[in-house]
Amino acid sequence: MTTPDTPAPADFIRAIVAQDLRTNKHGGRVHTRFPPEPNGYLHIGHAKSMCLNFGIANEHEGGLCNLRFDDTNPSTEDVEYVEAVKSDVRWLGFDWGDRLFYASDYFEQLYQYAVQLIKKGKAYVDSLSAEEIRDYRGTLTKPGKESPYRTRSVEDNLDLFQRMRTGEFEDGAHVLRAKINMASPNINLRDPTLYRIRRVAHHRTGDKWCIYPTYDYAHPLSDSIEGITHSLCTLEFEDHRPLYDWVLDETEVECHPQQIEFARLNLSHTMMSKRKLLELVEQGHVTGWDDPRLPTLMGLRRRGYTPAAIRNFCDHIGVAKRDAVVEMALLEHFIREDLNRRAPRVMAVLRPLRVVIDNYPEAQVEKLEAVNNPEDPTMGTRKVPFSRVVYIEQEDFREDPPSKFFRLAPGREVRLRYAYIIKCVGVVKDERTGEVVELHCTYDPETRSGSSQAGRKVKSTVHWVSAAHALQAEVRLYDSLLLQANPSETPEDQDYRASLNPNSLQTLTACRVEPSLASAAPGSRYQFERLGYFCVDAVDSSPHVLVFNRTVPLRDTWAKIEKAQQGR
RNA sequence: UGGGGGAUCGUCUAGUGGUAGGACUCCAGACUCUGGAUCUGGGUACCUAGGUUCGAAUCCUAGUCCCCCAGCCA
Repeated sequence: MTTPDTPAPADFIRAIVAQDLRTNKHGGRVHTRFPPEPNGYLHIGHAKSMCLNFGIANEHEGGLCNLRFDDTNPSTEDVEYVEAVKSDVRWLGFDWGDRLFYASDYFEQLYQYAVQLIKKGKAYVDSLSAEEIRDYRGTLTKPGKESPYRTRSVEDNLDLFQRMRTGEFEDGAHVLRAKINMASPNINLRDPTLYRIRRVAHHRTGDKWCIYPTYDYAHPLSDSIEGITHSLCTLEFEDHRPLYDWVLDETEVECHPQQIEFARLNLSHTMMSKRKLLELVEQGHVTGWDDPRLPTLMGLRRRGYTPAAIRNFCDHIGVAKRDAVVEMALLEHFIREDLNRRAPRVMAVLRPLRVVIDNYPEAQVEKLEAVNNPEDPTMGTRKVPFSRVVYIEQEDFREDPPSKFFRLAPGREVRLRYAYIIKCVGVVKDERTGEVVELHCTYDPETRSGSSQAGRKVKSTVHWVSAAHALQAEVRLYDSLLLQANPSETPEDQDYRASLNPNSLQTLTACRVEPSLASAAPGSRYQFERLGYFCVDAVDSSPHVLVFNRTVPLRDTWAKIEKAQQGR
C-alpha cells in the first residue's frame, strides 16, 4: 500500500474512528451497524444514518456494517416493515452482506445476561404498577424513591424473573429493573426497566417469549454480541450513554462498543417524525407511505429521486452535534445534478396552447432530429415528428409581454426547439372569456435546425409537441408539504395541519408528450425540456394513461425575474 | 430553578493560538437552439461581555439563547 496522504477526517465521528484506529482501540477493526426498528418506513433521516454507518465501514479496509432490526417491542412491529426496510436499504445502494441480524436473535442470551445481573444484585424484579413506578421516579429536579421491592433477595428475583418468562403473570404485573441509583440526576439511571411482560406474539419469535427487553438493555448487548466498535445514534440518546456503558460494564462482556451521538437530519418544508408522518398517511393528507410528497425513501423513489442523489446529499450535509435544518434546496441541487447528467431530454407540454402554422403544408410531417442529452453525446439522438399544428406551453405566449419576456407574443418570433423559427401572426380568443385558445403563426422554411440558414438568432427557444402525434398524459406537480421552512415551528397539536401546503399536489390531466414516450418504463426518468425532471409513476402509469411525477423543476430564471418585477 | 448537549455567512459545514474556507441559496455578468447546464465575478458569519496573548472562532471568567430527558417506546 502506498502512503496515504491522510485527508482530514470529514467529521468528528470519522475523526474518532481514525483516532481509535491509530491507538488500536478495537484491534484495528471498524464495525458499525444500522439498527432500524421495524415499526415504520425509512425516511431520508435514516438515509443519513445509513450513509454514515455503511460509509464509515466502507472507508476502511475490512470495515463492516451490519443491518440489525431492533425488534424488541412486538406490539408495534411487523414483518411488513422489515421487508420494506430491507428493500429500501438495498435500493439506496447498501449491502449488509450476510450480516442481517435481529435483536430478537439474542433474546436467549439477553435473558441469561439478565440472570447474571440478578445474581450480582444488579437487577431486581419490581412489582410496582407502571403508575407507581412513575411516581417513584421523582422529577427532573427531585430525586426518586426506591421501590419497596428493590431489596428482594436474589433467590426471589431469580424465581420471579423465571416465572415472568414462563408466562405466569399478566402484562404489567412485574418488571425487571436495573439496580443503579434512584437519586441520580440522570433520570435514565434511576433503576431503568430492563424487561417488561408483553403477552403478544413477536413477528419472529412467535409465542416463545412473553417478556421482552427494552432498548436500553438490548441495544448495548446486541452491539456487543455483534462486535460493533462504534455505535452511532442520534443526540437524544446522549444521556442514555451512561446506561449503555453500565449494562456492558456490569455484564462483563468482552466487547464494549463506543456510543457516539450525532444530530439527526431535519429538512426544511417537511416533517421527519414517524408520528406525524403516520398521521398524514392515516388521515389521508397524502395517499400513502410512498406519496411522492413525503420524505420517506419510498416517497422519494416514487418522486423520481435517485439513490445516488440521496447519497450525495447525505455525504454533503455533514455530521455534527448541533441541531440543524437543512434546506430542501440542497436536496434539490443534488437530484438536479444527477439527473442533468443522466436523464434523457424529451419534449412535453403541460398546459397546451394550440398553434397552427398557416404556411406549413397541410399533410406534411417531418421527422426532426433531437439530441437526447446535450450533457452526454453517447446518449444519441432521436426523431421527433413535426407538423402543421403543434402545441406549445400556454406560459410561453403573452399577448402583452412584459419587459424581459423573450417568448412568443403577437408579431414576435421564437424558435421551436429542433424545428423552425415561427412568427405569431394571429391570436384566437374565446369570445366569452377572452382566453387565448389558439395562435396562428408562420414559419420560416430556411431556419430548420441544422440547415445552413439555421443560424439566425431569436431571443428564445420554446418546446412543443406535434398535435397529431402527441400522447396524452397526466402530470403531477409537487410542491413542499409544509408552508414554513422550519418543521419545528409547526404546532404540535392537531392544528399542525394548518401549516400543510394546500397546493402540495397539482394534477394536470391535459398534458401532451412526444410520442417517443409511448414505451417509457415505469419509474424511468426524463427531463422535460425547459420544465424539469419527471418520472413515470410506477404505481398509476400505464400504456393507456401515462402518468408522470415531477421530481424537481429546472431552475427558472424567468420566474425569478417576473417575481422581482411584481415585487416592484 | 436537576442532568446532558449545542451556539461560525440566509442554510449546512470546516477551522482546535497565526489571513475565517467550502457547498447550497442569493446577486451581477458571459455563453446558450433548454431563461437548463456551464463559466466568471460578488455579497453576507465567529451568541454577548470581560480577560490572557504580539496575535483568540479556538484558551480563561461571567452571562445569554436553543435542543434533549421524568415510556413497561426507540
